[in-house]
Amino acid sequence: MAFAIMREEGVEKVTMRRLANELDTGPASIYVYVQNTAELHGALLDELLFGLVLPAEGADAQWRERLIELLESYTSLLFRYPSLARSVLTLRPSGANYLRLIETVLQLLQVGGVTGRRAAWGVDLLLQHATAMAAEQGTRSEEGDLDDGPQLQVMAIREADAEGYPGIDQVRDELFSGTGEQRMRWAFDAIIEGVAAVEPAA
Amino acid sequence: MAFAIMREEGVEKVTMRRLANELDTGPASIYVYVQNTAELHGALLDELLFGLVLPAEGADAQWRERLIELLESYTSLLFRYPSLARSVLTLRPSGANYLRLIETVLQLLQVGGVTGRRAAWGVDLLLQHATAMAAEQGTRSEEGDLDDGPQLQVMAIREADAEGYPGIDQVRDELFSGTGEQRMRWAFDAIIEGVAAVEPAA
DNA sequence: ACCTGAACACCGTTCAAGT
DNA sequence: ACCTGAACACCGTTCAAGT
Repeated sequence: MAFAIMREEGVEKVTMRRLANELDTGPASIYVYVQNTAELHGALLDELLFGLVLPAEGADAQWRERLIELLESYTSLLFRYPSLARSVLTLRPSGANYLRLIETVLQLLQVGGVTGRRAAWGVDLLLQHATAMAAEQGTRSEEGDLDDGPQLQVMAIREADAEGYPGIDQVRDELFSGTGEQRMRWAFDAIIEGVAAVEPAA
Repeated sequence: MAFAIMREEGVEKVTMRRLANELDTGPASIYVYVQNTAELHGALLDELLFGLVLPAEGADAQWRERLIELLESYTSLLFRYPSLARSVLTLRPSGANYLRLIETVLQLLQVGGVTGRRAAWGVDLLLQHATAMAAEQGTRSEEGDLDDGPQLQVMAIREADAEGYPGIDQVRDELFSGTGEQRMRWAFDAIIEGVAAVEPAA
């Protein structure tokens, strides 16, 4: 039921009240099954993750490519549900399918020689970045790109004068360069690089 | 007015209706000054950023330390207003003070020899991470840490069996190790490392 | 014991009408 | 021209009361 609404109208419509209505009862009844809205969203995420394609086995040398692909799949899955991404960001999901995702990321990191604390803290960082990107980017396309007028930030940056903002001036065009996909790929690549390279201080 | 509410009761209370009420008028009146809630939050962020302490000038060799400090200041400023952080994540702020923050981060990166596309895309990645962390971590302390019961995710990970989840098993304790501050520092360090090292594909 | 109607305390946004 | 009362269309959560 919840999934039908989610598919057809987006997660943002899966509210306690809406769900209750669909089930011909009052909102109080939903509270018999979940504690609060966060828990409801957690359940929806895990259902969605059931459809996440985990990377096929492959040569160990390609761990990094496979990891990036996995993170991209996860991100694009959340992209379709920006408001779910926004709740997931503050959720610490605990469902079986999310656990599987953590496990797979960890295994790929370990194959790549990233172990111990760097791997443990790295999973967190990578999954958090994926979620944040979906929460961020997703909303922008959800709302109309047209009626906002040309994005205010873009305008402000384009107009920042070279004397007051020399740093911006030097990379002005690069700030808006690349497709979303290129930037996403690079971001994952850079984070993985850093996670692999930087040993946390003891 | 808005800032008084923000200081005393949190940004989440600075709603169109609440603000209107405080000004002894109806909610419609606020729409004369801002287009929507997102714009209202954008204005609040910029006001807050006015108080952000930019790093003092220093030896070029310390650019990295100074960058991390700046990002930590920004994060802890947002930490105090988790729900603002959540809107900022989907906001692309455009206020003067936010522009100043972008400029400062860019300058520090450039001092460190990170230029062009890596610097441009790097600012985005670093500021987005700061915001996401505040949005994420902040909420957890906003709600009671006690009544949720012990965090569900922590429980699920502690109980993941070693056969089904060998990756998790190998770093089980590290997944929860470190203080928030240590993990934040490491995350910024790792991202900066990656941003500096990974050249985007042409 | 299990479920829920109805209420409480809110939201954002719009628009016709008033000054 | 500028502002706003009142309405529309919603929210999450609780609790007394019903089956």
